[in-house]
Amino acid sequence: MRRTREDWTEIALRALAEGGLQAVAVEPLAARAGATKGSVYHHFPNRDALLKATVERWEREHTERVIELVESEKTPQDKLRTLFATVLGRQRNGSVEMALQANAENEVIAPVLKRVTERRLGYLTKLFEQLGFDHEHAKKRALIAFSLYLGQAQMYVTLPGLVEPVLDEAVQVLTRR
Amino acid sequence: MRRTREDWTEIALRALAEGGLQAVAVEPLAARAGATKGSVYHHFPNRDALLKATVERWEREHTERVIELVESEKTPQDKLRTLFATVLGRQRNGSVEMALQANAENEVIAPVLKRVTERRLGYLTKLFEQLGFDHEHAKKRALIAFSLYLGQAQMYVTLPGLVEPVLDEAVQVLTRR
DNA sequence: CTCCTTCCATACGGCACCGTATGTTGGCGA
DNA sequence: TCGCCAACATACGGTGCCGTATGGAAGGAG
Repeated sequence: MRRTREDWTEIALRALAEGGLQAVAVEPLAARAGATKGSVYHHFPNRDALLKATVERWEREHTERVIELVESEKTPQDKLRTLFATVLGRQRNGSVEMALQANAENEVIAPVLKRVTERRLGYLTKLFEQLGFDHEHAKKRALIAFSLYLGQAQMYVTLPGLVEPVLDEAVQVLTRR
Repeated sequence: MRRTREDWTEIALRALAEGGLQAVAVEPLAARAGATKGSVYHHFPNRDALLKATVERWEREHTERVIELVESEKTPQDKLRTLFATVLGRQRNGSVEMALQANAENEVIAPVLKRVTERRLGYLTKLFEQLGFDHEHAKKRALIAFSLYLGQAQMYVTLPGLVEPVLDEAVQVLTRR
């Protein structure tokens, strides 16, 4: 079977979601794909290059897309709620995110995470401005909201089943002036 | 130089803070201590046993102690603020915490993290009850507060310098009814 | 059909870490 | 002072992963 660069990043993305950064290893990936690492090393110079392509693909596919989805809601409150509800759905989406957060100091992952985070914070700030906050307060609320999201996502891992019932209360707390 | 079991967990704790879970490896640890792994394997049957002793030591030393410190404050608001300010100080304390959170699914770490989290959530719930919330709402607030803490701690890693100025606002938002 | 490039398999050496087996030492009890 | 045992050091084999070297197959261009 012939494989492309995108096939490998797709496989790596799945591995990243299921097994974390450690699972993005050339030989296990190849075995999983029914190939050998000869193929991987043909498309990528080394493991870091594969990882870089993988996380950058994730960045392209799962950052703007979420914002677009959220923007389909009408009120800022609904947008905020949809934002939380969406990204906290514990599919591949959130798993990849957590894998990246868990390895935030990795030199390949760090710049991607920085860009994505800043993009999100910018969007959240705009949302809170639409809710009537001045710029300074909106920025703080955005930071609080994003931190809350990160924490919730983390708790899905350690103590699942405790997060969902708190969603409405969280949005309420965040939007109150 | 003679070494005890506690010497090794001390060294492992430092390694955990500075290099994450990966750094808690027998041979590097021994080299770092100016010894060989013969010593480590004399005190522990294997790497997981060392890790277990290490995280359980952290659990003993850094869970109750924080609560005790926080309890020295007078008002629940001050307690909450001190709690955030303390645990978010990015010394060894927070680094170990993040290393554990980043490896929450590790079979040695998971149970410790679960116990610590439940203990903290319980304490936070009590705090919010003291603030006048009924039990159900206090539980939700506790969850929100703890998630916020986790997220803030994570952001110290990815985008430091953005967290501190938001502390007061966060406490304010959390305690408002 | 042939040639050439792309794609991949095989085989190899290397590194880092785990765990075991066994030798060595230094201090303490009798 | 002798012997013993805890506390190591040393040496070894094993595993999983990285990266390289090289040969072979498959498919389009001519």
